[in-house]
Amino acid sequence: MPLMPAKPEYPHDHAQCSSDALAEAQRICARRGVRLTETRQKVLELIWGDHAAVKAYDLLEQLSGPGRAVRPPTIYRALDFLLENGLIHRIESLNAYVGCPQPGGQHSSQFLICDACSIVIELTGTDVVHAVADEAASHGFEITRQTIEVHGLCGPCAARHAEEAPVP
Amino acid sequence: MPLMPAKPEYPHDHAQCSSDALAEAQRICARRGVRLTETRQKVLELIWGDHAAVKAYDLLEQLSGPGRAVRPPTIYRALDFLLENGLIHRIESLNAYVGCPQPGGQHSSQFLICDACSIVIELTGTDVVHAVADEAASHGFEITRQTIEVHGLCGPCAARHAEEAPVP
DNA sequence: TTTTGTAATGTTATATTATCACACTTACGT
DNA sequence: ACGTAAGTGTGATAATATAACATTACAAAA
Ligand SMILES: [Zn+2]
Ligand SMILES: [Zn+2]
Ligand SMILES: [Zn+2]
Ligand SMILES: [Zn+2]
Repeated sequence: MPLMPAKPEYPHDHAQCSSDALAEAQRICARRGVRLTETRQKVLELIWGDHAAVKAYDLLEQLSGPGRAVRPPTIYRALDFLLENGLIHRIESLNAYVGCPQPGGQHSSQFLICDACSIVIELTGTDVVHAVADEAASHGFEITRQTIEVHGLCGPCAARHAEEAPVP
Repeated sequence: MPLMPAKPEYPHDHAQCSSDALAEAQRICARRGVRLTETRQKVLELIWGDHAAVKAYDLLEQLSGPGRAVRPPTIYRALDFLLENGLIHRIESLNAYVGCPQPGGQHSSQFLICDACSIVIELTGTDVVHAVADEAASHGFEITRQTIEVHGLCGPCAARHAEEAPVP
């Protein structure tokens, strides 16, 4: 049976979660002297719609309206801005974008990605980063950027699957 | 100064390296009862042209000739076959494909990618994998697939850069 | 306040990466 | 030889992303 698509299950006050992220983004932009313009803020809000990664062209549709046809460069510029300022991450294995829950801080870029409900969980532990750094060092390699994307089933989805296909 | 593009520096007998990979691919396909057809083998050879990741449309050009216009599905089918049988890997952060030096064996999918010379080094260590597994387990996450792509400068390129921009 | 330079956005077109659908051919067991 | 499944050819199109250039909005300087 293929994975059943579902909405990310992540019991929390997401309205709060989202508005915190927006407020933090405003603080960070103010501190850095960069402008969180209306388009940029709108894109960030849409990305924070839930904890799944969002595709650029979905943002395009959502941002376009009856009287307003938004074009790709608008979206990609906003995404570039948000990426440069550490407010979002790009998930390479999905060609999609997700909000960063710790903007301004460390950006180790490690993600757990549920292929059933699409939730993206950003990890903050240092063990993986250290292991990678050690491996790289042993090859004389100087790291500038890491992409660690782990696909599978999140806790709730794994449980649901075990339930639907029990091993007797 | 931006990165100076260069050819991967990796002193070894690549003709041997490449032909070993091809021979191993043939063994694996025979053992698995799948067919390494001419197109598939040609694509694999092109991918093994060096140790950089190759783009699908570059393969398309290389495979096309005066009298032969190869279309995208041809390439993507061959790539799909090679991916399914563990003979190549896809580098998500580059939208490109690279030969697997240990086909048939473990596929932890950890890569060091030099942004100067484009060489892709596949890691085989287990420390990173274990660290990732631990992190995932602590979130109740069931892993199906990992993407670990580390960008930076390989040893030779890092040395060259240090030389060109010395710190006095 | 007006000027003026830069950042941001709008607009058109195009590049890059990938898949679909359907016809046709080839390989292979019977 | 025949039937079937796998593989390939072909044309169209989807999905993702950028280039190039015109226009507008903003804010600091004059
Ligand atoms: Zn939330
Ligand atoms: Zn899930
Ligand atoms: Zn080699
Ligand atoms: Zn290099």
